[in-house]
Amino acid sequence: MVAAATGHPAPPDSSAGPAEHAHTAAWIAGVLRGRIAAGELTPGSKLSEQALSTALGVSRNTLREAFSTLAGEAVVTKIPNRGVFVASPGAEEVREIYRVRRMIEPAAVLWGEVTPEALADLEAIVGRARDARDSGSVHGMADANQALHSAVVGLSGSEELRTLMARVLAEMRLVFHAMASAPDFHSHYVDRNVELVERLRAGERTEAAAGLREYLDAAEAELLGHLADDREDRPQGARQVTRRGSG
Amino acid sequence: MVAAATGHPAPPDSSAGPAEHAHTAAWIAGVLRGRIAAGELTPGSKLSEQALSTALGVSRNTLREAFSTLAGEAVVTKIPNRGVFVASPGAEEVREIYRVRRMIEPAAVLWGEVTPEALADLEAIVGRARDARDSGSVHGMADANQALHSAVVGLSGSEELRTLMARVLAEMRLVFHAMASAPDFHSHYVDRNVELVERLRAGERTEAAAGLREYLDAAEAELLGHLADDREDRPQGARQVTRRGSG
DNA sequence: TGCACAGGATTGTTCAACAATTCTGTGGAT
DNA sequence: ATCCACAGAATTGTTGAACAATCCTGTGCA
Repeated sequence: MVAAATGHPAPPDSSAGPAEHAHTAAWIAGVLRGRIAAGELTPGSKLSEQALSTALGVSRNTLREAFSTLAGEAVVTKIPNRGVFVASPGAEEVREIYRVRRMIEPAAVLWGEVTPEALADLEAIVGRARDARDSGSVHGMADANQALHSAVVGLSGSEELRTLMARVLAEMRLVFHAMASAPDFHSHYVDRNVELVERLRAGERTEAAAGLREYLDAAEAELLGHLADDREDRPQGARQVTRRGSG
Repeated sequence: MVAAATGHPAPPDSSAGPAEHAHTAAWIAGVLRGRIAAGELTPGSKLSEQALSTALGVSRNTLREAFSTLAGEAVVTKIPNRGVFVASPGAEEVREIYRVRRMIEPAAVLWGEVTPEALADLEAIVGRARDARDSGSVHGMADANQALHSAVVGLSGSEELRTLMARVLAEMRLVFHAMASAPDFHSHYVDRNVELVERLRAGERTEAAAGLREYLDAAEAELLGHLADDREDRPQGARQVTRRGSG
């Protein structure tokens, strides 16, 4: 299937807000970001300017502005004279993701401000993760896991680091979307996350950071393994979905 | 002076490269980035679409694409229906800068890969910093300082963190450009940097990270102090250079 | 001095056009 | 049958003009 989705969302001038002007490009960027995150636009698929602009009801110029924004977020890859494609992270990108996470997450654990409210948030999240595991909800575990690690980085108090972490987690989601089968990746790590939060509550920051780094090492290794398996299963063409016919 | 500079650089189709097409927007973004970094475009000044597009010899649409990119990098601030302005970081932005630096720099020191080559690089840089101080070159000290801290983050091995650090250092440059007087900010810290590298060579990572965090605390405090002084000197209008006439 | 208001300037967005490049499919040569 | 050249189609890159929406400016009036 070609990337340009069919159902176009509400046109820019639908509601009666005071300043509906001057938001189209950002709005388009948000729509595309959302569809990519939701997996509707699969990694590697091409985003045709003409198809998308007519489908979304905006001009090519405005769409291009949105593309510039998304390319800056690495949500989308721009190849000159070829077009833009949904980012399709592979093994190297996964390694980079974990290089980043192995720095900023333990740093936030070690040096962040662990307020009682933050601690309560973290505990609520690991609770949700446990519930999700007990009810067998892979989606719920994935969500809780992302929320937990996002909250961990939030301990740093830095908006910029949170943004970076959000980008990295979005890229993680793309990695999962690009994999053929979605193996039960998260259930192994629920207990590790519980342990992390317990150590934080106990004030054992050094141990919490060390454990977190071990966890990240293990998760990276497992993910790379899954990725290699997946690559074996479908020998070619999985990462460059350019053709238009049946998938 | 209005923001649209006069001398337009070489037009897109000047050299005889194979693919001179498909680079205008990125090229424009680079030009603007450079002029802002060089201080030619002062913080707070407005970047008029019409003036800039004619001065640079590109269309408004292409210029807007470049603006989207730069806004994503926080080099430029986009206010709907008002225009885009060179970012003008104040006290809050400085605090955020140091929140980021206090996380990623010590993290790289603690957990990065300190190869002999990286160590040699760091020592070469502190050497340059010392030379600059001895010869009284404020510019040289500033350059060496930025190079050092960029290299420290480079220990993490992560391209993304390097990019983030580059952005943060670019914002630091804007802070200095926004200040009326450029006090001798760096000379105090040359010895601290020397100490940092020595500890790294000795393998005392924990101490190196702790010292680095102290250094960042001190630098932040001093910078915020200078910023407050500066604000006292010129009570108003310094951060919103919108008018066009004489400055 | 303070405020409404008209006019001009600027941004936001679209459209149509053209140049440059890539993609596609056809035909010929080996 | 495979490979290569090549023309035509499709797509991207970029421009210019146009118009709507919003902001800014200066004027006149209370």
